[in-house]
Amino acid sequence: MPVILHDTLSREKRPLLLKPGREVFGMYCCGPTVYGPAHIGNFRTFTLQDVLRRTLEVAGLKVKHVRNITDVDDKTIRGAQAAGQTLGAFTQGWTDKFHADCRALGLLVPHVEPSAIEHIPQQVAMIQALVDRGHAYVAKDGSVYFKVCSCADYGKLTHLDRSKLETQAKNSAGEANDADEYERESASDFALWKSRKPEDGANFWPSPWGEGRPGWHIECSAMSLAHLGATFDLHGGGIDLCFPHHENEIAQSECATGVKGYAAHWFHNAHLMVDGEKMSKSEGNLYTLLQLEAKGFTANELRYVLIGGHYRGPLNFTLAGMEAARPAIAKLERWADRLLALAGFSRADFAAPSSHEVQTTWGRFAPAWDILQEDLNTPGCLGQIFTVVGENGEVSPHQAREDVCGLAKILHALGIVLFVPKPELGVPAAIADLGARRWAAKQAKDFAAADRLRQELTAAGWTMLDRKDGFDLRPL
RNA sequence: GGCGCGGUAGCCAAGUGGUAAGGCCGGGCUCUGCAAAAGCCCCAUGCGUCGGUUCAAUUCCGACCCGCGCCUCCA
Repeated sequence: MPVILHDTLSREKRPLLLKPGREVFGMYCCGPTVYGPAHIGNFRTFTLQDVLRRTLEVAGLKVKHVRNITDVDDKTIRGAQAAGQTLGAFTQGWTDKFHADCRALGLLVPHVEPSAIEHIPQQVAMIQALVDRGHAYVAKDGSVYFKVCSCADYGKLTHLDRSKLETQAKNSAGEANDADEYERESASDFALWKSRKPEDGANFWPSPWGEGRPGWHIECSAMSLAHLGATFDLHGGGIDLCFPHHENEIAQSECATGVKGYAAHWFHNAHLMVDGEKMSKSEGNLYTLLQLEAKGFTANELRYVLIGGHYRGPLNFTLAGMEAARPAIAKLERWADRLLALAGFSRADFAAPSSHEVQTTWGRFAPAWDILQEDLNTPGCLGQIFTVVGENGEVSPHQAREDVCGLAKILHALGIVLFVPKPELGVPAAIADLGARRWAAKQAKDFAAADRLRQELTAAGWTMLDRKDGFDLRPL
């Protein structure tokens, strides 16, 4: 059974299959603009793309995952200037921070992570092709614009009414949509190349039309062409990129190469909300991974939360939701430990299930896998996992081995990690001493003393958890 | 106005033409000197509102009410 996914362009659920004659599934994802810290909304998108890639790989497809870094645009240039840094130094700093977050979240490293600046020749070449083919024109100031009316099926992704394109000279706020692009022939035309302006500082490159810098949309067209070819299998991004970014990408790419069918499948995910509100800096409800970690949450827990809603619907992020992740993951760990013991496996075996003869089986997690493959239903998949976890009854060693293998694979597809080592908490000597004395009192059945010592521990902000053969001390 | 998405228990969130997965919280029980942990059990006659189709609708259709997104550089 292939992975089925909703496609924005056809508005249908369609199977993700290798094209005849091809061996690799090409997947292009719009990456971050590196001008500041990525927030958890950005990571909802990247995490879902990661789950899609993992799911395809578990399903047996060989995937080539390309995710770009946008390191030249208005925001990066402004940010670099405000920071008194070169554009390169500025974007490298934010790129490094982005990568650190990606690692923490367990995002698989893309096979190619192209940067826009490193692909300026390819962008210039594509713009030249568009000019040559009559799909773009050079304005008086040396900027180059894409001629939307030259593209017969412009708007097919978002199902625009072409007759109304011209009326979009104003945006929803009633403001003119012309920005600095006053040389355009039509309000719906968009910039491919922006002529050099004083505020760009040192950030300009030569071109047949004079010095300047690329427009926003062209980078993804050029980089996808360079690394995946004129047509490829899937293109992903946040729902907001649908228009104009992806619409323009299709127009540019198909007009420049003359080949239709730019991306066979469009994968868009809805946005993350925070406490039912749109997440935004002005609302003050914008979270980063670093901020959540400062509150004591882990990246693995954030990942659990981010896949807790279906990708096509908005997900309401709450701190309460973050708090629910830890006990839920702990429940999975306890269950996995029990099954591991029944199966005669260790936790190390769980991390590398492919080494077992049962690697092709899913055990009782076959339904969870089926649900995941059906339009990447991550919350449904999690629900099914817990349904199995909640089942009672005898489990044979053979069944346990199959279950363990199935669970390991499904969690690998989701990217949820069990048994993350927790940093050892340093227990102050005085607290450790109190604990030892209480344990001794308890062993001596001096319960009055034991209770008194427990109270002292509580007063000091610690709690003591008794086991059969010892005790743990934890801060309250 | 155009193109979309959503409204399901205290919170989060799946799903289905035949009367609602799961997680968290909460409650009960078992087990423990105490406490906790753990295990077990319970927790929506109802799925925004009003109509319609149907033997049967939360699920299909229509209208309406809310919330959200995009409509030229926001994942």
